[in-house]
Amino acid sequence: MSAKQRYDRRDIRRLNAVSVLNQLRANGPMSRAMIAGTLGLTRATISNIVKELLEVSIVSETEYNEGGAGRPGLLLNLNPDSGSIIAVDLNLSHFAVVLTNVGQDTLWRDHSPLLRDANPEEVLVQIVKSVEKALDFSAKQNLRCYGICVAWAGLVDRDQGELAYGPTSGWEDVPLKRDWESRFKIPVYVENEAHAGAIGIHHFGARPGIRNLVYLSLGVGLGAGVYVDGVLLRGKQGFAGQVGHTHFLNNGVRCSCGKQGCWVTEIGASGIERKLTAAGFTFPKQGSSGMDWVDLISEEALTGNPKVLLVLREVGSQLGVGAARLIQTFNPSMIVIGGRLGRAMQLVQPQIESAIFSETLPYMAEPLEVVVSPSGEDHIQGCIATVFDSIMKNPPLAAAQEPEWSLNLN
Amino acid sequence: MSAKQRYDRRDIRRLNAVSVLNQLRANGPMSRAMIAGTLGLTRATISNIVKELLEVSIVSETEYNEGGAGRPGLLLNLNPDSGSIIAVDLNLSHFAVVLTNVGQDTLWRDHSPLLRDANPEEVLVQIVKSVEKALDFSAKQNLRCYGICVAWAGLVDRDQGELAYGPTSGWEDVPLKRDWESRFKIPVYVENEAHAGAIGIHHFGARPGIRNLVYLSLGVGLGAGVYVDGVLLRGKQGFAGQVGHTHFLNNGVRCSCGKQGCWVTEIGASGIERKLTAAGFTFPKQGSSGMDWVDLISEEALTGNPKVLLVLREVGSQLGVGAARLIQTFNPSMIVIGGRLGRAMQLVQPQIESAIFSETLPYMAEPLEVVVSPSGEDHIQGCIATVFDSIMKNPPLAAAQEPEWSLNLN
DNA sequence: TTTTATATGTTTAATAACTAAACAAATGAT
DNA sequence: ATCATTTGTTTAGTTATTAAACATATAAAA
Repeated sequence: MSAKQRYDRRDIRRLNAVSVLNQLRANGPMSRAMIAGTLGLTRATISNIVKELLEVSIVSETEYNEGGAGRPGLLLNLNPDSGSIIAVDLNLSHFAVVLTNVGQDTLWRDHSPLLRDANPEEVLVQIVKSVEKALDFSAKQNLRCYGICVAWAGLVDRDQGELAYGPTSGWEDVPLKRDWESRFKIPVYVENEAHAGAIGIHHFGARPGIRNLVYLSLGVGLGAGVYVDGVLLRGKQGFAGQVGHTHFLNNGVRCSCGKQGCWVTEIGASGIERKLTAAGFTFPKQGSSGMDWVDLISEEALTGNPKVLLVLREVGSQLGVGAARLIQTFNPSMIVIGGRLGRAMQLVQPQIESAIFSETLPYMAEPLEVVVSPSGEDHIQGCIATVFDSIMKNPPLAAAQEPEWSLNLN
Repeated sequence: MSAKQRYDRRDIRRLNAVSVLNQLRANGPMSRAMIAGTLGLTRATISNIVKELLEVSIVSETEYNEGGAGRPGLLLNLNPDSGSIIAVDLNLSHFAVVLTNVGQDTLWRDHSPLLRDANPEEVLVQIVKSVEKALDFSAKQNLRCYGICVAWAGLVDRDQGELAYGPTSGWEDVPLKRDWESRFKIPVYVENEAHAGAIGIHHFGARPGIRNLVYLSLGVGLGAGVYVDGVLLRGKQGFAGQVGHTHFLNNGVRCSCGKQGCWVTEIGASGIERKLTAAGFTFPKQGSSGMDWVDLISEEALTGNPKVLLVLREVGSQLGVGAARLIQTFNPSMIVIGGRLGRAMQLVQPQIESAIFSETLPYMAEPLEVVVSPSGEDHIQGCIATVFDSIMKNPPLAAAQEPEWSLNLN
């Protein structure tokens, strides 16, 4: 909850160990002497820290640094096989479970479309089975699983570890963290999907560590994940970034949340579907292709059908107008359009950008990068990063750790 | 810029010293033993830390703690007279300069209305003279001045210490920090006025230390200062919270920033003036009362003139609709309406609240407090807090300080 | 009044994480 | 073969902490 208030010798070691890990993450394999040089600590100190990190096998010695004069240094790196991570992406139309090692190599994956009116309990039972399979796989590889992170659409209560309310799905008070932690005996993290996407871009995107970033997750729902000065914005209850359900259009369509003219009812999956139908476009039946219905929209769009393109251009423009508000509010250096419909927005990037630039103060738009994420896996990436960060911020050193596995992220 | 990477014994002392100061700030006078108890450090350690803090006279011993059993403790407190702070509030219609001691007692003040088309250079010359008087006063009291903080309307570049652009005033690239630091030889901080207001409420408001807070500064301009998880949102260039110039009304009035239908053109001082004029209300001439023209609006409103009240109700409602967007975006536990027109908004709090509640998801509005700041001095308070914080975060301990007076805030 | 209990603040010895400097080891250059 | 250079380890010294003992000051109990 509150900030640490009390510091002793052991905290120095912990803080410096984290700095060493961050160096290795950022600057690839390094010798002890190189780390000492960049951090301004002595080689003796780094040797001691590294000894501890080697003992818990979070770091490994790789090879000798050939070439230069003098004794070649023994290079160190984060040990990709020190353990595994499970990431779960869960939204109204689809779920995915991914197992990786700490080196972010995918070891195993599972995914499946969901029916439009699926109920929470059944879906979760299905996912638990999938997670169990992932854990089995991890165990067979002799990998300790560091944690599970679930990206979820809606108002996610991270502390309680539950979905408080899905304004689009209608789900209410669905618990997860406590059940899973007592079942699997490892830390479980729960994140809003847009927050997860932002975390993913922040860690693995084109410019890792970018300090001011707005990530828009466009799919069935519409949410924002925002990094401000290097920190992810969460808010009092963790519900920050619920921009999908902000007023966008006077006398607009009634939204699933009860209000009228929400941004998401115009540009979310249902809105696009509605606009396409109005334009005379007819959809193939769901299930005919094994794809979920949100993916279907993306696929149709990317075929280049002119009717679809016309609709998407309007959507791009409306996306830009809303994005401009976020830019004025957050003054980011990058805005990323992601989510399961993000890919389709690549087609209308000009419309998005022109709407953004006409609606922002010139001083703020000037240094702004507008990026459409090509990956489609940002949420999963964010989950991996969340668990990875929990290790980096609180490495399993010898003494004076936090009790058991109840690690603290911030 | 970047986070600290290297830690040694001296850093522990510094971190613990900061914790001691924070305890004293939050929980009034305390004995060494009480501090040791709450922080979980030993009395011996606290004694050593306090010895250092007494040496630089940032802490003082006050009286004995009478009453309980056992040897009475010698109470300690932040020494209100360890030095002084200068706060400057500067906006289009008015400036104020305030000198306080570290105990936040006002020692001296100066203020003056500004003409509507004042030019930056002349205004700054006037203010520099005022600051010089404040410094003289401080010197006569034998108070070392810890720093000056200026709250400024517009896009304030805190690192460069200049006003990059005032969308309402039209001022561009007005430098300040460097000039003043070389002139006065003490640290100079520059803040956006809404940011300063948020800092003021965060430190001295009804619930000090509240971690998620949206502060709206309503005056000639309209900006937001936002605390997210205890951190003030600044953004890439420090321009975050420029919500005044976000699109609010289709086919609205042309704004001074060049765009159309900005939020501030509806509810800012000029907007209210326009609406009042349209309602057939005529203003007294400026200067007739010594009040500036923004204060005049506030005064007229508070007289209860029914024409004015009708206009204000519409403004309150429009304020609420915009505020709702910020609430969805930031999920704060409190929203504060402040600035030089904030006071007048007390009259229409019901309109503000009903607009907010009809435009937010129930889960987010539930625990929300809507407060209209009665003070009118939030910006000044924030400046005081900014300098105060720079002392608390980097107290002038014996060894290993940052060089000279170039203190670092974060 | 004297004794006992309790709490405060200081002193002392031990511990741990750092630094500085010396040293052993491995390579390239002369 | 020797020297210069760089790496990683070892050793002694420093310092901010802890734990425990001690001196001090008050209230409560005998």
